[in-house]
Amino acid sequence: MPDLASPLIAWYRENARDLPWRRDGFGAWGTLVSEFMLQQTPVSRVVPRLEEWLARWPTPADLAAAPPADAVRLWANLGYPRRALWLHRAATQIRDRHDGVVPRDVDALLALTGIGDYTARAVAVFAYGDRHPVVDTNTRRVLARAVDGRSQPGPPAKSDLAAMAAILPADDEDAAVVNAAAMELGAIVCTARAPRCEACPLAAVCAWRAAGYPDTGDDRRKQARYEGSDRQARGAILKALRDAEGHPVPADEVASEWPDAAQRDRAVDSLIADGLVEVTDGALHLPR
DNA sequence: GACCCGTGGAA
DNA sequence: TTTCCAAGGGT
Repeated sequence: MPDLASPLIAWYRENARDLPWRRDGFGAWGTLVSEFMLQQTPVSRVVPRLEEWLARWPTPADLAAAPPADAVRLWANLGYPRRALWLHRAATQIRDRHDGVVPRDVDALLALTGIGDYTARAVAVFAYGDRHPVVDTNTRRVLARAVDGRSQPGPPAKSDLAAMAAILPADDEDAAVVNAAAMELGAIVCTARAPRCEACPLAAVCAWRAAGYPDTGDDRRKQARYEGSDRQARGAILKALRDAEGHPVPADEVASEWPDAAQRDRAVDSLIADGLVEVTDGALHLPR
């Protein structure tokens, strides 16, 4: 296999975006919060919320001491509000199990609510400098093209970690840069649509380019339609609760947020099951 | 492994 | 207007 690490490192030194979590001394807690927010949400929308969040809760213990409702409210429109709840739970677990210090061990990180293969290794690598493969959607696309000669990656698989590990250099710091560089390249050059191959540091060694950019198909699962979905109903109801700023919302007012009664009931039930909504005296509110 | 979970910008 | 896509993870 050609050397991908060297061109990635050189390219990253010159082209990496200046992002908050890349500042010196950003800290493991900041890294953890940023990674939660970046799960399926674009960088541009995360940056302002992240600054706000860390100003209010500078440590895991600070967040753990706040009611979950505050976390859900400050999450605002970042999407997938369960992540706000999970981040609050993770902060509580960090306080209770790890003396308030974000763990460094991957297995300890994986044991926290809302942290999976990607986030656990991202924290261990970017916050602590350890050597692990970090694989996100950008990295999977870069590897699918440069190594496998495919136009799009397949569905996420356990083998993704081994594929990334195979291109990591031995040195810890270099490995961390290669992890970050693969993600960055996928984000700004080797993009899903209209990749900028003329600006790619891997062009000379890219298997997909060498093969003449074949369309190898796309076997990823398509995202379900959002308009009219249960997700949209949940979103509308939860937005109303966030906007109520702590005041419980009576059931009849919730009804006006989503007219379809059956779908509304289903949405409320699922929000309660997720712990995002509680009911007191017939009125809905965020978890206290 | 399949399916579920928000939101908004870009093409 | 519709579709695609975004530093994933839990069940």
